[in-house]
Amino acid sequence: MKREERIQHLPTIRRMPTYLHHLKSLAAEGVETISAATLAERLGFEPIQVRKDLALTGVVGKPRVGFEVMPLLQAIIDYLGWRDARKAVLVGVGSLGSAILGYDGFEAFGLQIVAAFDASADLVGKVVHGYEVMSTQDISDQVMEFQANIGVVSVPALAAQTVAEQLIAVGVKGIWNFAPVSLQVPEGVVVQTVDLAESLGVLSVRLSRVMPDV
Amino acid sequence: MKREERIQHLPTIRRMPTYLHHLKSLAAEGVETISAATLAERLGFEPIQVRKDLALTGVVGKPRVGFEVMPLLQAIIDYLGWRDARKAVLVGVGSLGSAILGYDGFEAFGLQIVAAFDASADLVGKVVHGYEVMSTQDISDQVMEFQANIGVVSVPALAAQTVAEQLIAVGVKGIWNFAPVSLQVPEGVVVQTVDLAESLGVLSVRLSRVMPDV
DNA sequence: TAGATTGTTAATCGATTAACAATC
DNA sequence: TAGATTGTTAATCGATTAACAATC
Repeated sequence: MKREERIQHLPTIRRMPTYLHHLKSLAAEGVETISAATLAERLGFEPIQVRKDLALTGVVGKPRVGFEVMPLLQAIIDYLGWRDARKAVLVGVGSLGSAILGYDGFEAFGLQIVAAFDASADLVGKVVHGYEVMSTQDISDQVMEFQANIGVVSVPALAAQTVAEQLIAVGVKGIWNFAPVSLQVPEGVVVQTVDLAESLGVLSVRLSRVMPDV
Repeated sequence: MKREERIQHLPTIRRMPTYLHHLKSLAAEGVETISAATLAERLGFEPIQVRKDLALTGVVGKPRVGFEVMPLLQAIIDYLGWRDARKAVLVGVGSLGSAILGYDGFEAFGLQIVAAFDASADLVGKVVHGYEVMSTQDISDQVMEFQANIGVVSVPALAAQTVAEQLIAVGVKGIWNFAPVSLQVPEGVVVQTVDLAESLGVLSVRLSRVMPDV
């Protein structure tokens, strides 16, 4: 298997949405500038880390003043590639898929879900959170029509690899995977898995440090 | 704010559930031993990384043979603290909460959801995926009764902090947070947030390296 | 035995943190 | 101006990778 290309600044990328979130609150409050130190304190980071992270956006602050909230906010959106939401199709309208369709905040995170599919004849034709569920057989047409380049996979584990292959075959370049499997994809396709087991593992280990008795 | 204690070997902890998953497959196939090299190839890791990771479990392999699957599998379960599932209560039976309740594989990941709560009078009393939804007002009694020490928070962002405080007040030590907010908690309480924005940020940046044109 | 695979010790790499000169 | 906050350069730290002796 070809080694995955190592991605630079991954920890920083992970923190960016947090900065963005806080900056949006500040903007909503009408705050115009903020120092790295203040931002750090609010988010529980180190000031120097905030300065280093923000430096990657290319925005420069003013000594004694800090950073202008709006330009910084915009720069982070650009850094993350969230200015224009990418079109995505969702496959698997079970309870999880339905929950994803029901969350309408993804456009702010660069994701616009344009269509939803399911293999179950019972679901096809039903409307879920405003999306008319289509048959997985129609994926090809719809992906082409919408020029979608992301696939959200919320099918059961056993079906995920097949669904991923279907999506890739019609040109999807990124897969946001909620199925608890590691998908095998060709080079040039990116898989990002939301791994609940990983999250629970970290929670569990951290918890055993806090309460070693249990 | 008190600085979060730095957790050692976090990358390894994150990979452990992946090893575990694969070892379970192997065990199911009746495979008795596996070498670090083979495991690495299957998972897309480096062999030396696998050896280093597995060393942390305390299990030792045999030269020319590899590791015994079953003891290794058990050692990882122990390492993650997943041998005895911790009791958890879930708050917020919206579409996401309902999806979580519907997934019955969490016990294998150290989490046993024993009760579900919602603030909505419409939901209280209904049965969702086998759980009778209780009023959030009853959280205290139930947490005490079940001796739950984890709270799963799947309420809207605005309610999450309040719910977290309620849970902590009745003795919950770990919070698995699905709300898109950073929860403020006292020392001695662990929050693990499933941050979809973070995941989308990483997907987006990786994607823009693969398809820079869009 | 021969040699494949381990665990250990050392080297490299990247991220975090520290120190401080530059600057508004 | 004085001094708070920036960005840069260097030091530290931890994770990954490499090299290789130990061993079954």
